[in-house]
Amino acid sequence: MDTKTLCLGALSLGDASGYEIKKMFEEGPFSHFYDAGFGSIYPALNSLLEDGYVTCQEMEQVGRPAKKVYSLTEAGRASLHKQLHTVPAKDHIRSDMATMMFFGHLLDPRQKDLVFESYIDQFRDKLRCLHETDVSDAPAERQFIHGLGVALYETALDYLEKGADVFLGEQSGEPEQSKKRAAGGA
Amino acid sequence: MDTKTLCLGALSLGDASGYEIKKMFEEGPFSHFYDAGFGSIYPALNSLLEDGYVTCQEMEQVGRPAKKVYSLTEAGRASLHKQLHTVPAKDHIRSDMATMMFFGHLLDPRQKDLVFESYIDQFRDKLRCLHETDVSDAPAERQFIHGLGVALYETALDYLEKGADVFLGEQSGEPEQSKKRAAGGA
DNA sequence: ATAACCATGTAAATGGTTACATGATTAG
DNA sequence: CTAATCATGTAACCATTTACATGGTTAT
Repeated sequence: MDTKTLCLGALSLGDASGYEIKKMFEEGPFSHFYDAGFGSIYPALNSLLEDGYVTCQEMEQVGRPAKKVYSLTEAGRASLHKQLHTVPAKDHIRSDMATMMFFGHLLDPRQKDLVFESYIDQFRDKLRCLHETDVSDAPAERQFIHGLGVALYETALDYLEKGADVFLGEQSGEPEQSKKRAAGGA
Repeated sequence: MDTKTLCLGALSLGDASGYEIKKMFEEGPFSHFYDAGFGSIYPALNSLLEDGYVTCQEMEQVGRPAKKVYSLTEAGRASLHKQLHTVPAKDHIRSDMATMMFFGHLLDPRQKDLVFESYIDQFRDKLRCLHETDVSDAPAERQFIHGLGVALYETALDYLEKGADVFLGEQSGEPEQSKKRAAGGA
């Protein structure tokens, strides 16, 4: 599934601008299973407009730039429906941090610590975003997928936090880093 | 991190052919945090050869096609080391199945069931691959990342299996599908 | 017979990221 | 004064996927 289809999906939740859709990918309801940046969202939206799958209304705002609010058309809704009924591809995952940690024995202590902290921070951030997303009014299916994201991130965070000493091997190098780790977060 | 760097990483575990590297991504030690197909691995290997980061030896085999076995050079090892000491990018995730399930209220019962089953199958497969990968001789860091994958997949599988009724909403439609679900797997 | 596995590769097409370009407002 | 947030967009570049091309062996 490409960014175009995902934009259609985002708009099925309500009218939105490209900027707002970006936030749905970054910290909203899609954040744990899809990502997209401006460079793919804006072109996708313009292409969708040409296809007749969305309409666009320019909204002037006081004290900030005008925004383009997109709405799904019937054709757009039909296209989304069609895409949702294809054979799903396998998940794609790419993690630099897991890769670096996999080769942890090749890392110097500073990098090892930095990567480990970044990974924890990432999961903490993602978990915070999911907790800030209100799903109480959403259909059961959407709540279910939200719950999966929460379960996954909680597992990852827990695993990393409890295994810090195993992974870092009780480095004596930089006591300041250890302090930061003990102090941070929840 | 691109496929070239990951190939360097794969070769740091021992000499291998493109075909063998593919299997490391698909069902081996990298399977839960990276993926790559033939179309990116073979060109990457040839590019690495031009760069002088790997050497190649053609090995004739009885009863099967000759294979090209690649080995890391010192320059390759240095390049890997350098890549491992950059600032890691955030994780990238793309899940068609989660997306479809997120829009589960728009799916007809057959598709809803199919996607759900596919998702469970995917996690079961991945978990099986991880269990079949022997890490007993690997460095602690590699074992740690392996354990994270296991923990994550177990959580996902458990969440899906226990929530089947919540997600599928006790459809009465196709009793055969329910039987399959109850019978399958571990 | 047929499918799956072994084994490598290329060319075209797709799709996404990065960098650039612009510019007002608000909070620190 | 600086950084962040709001807001949109394009062009060049990069990487990956897909489809094609080939061909022997082994298991069902």
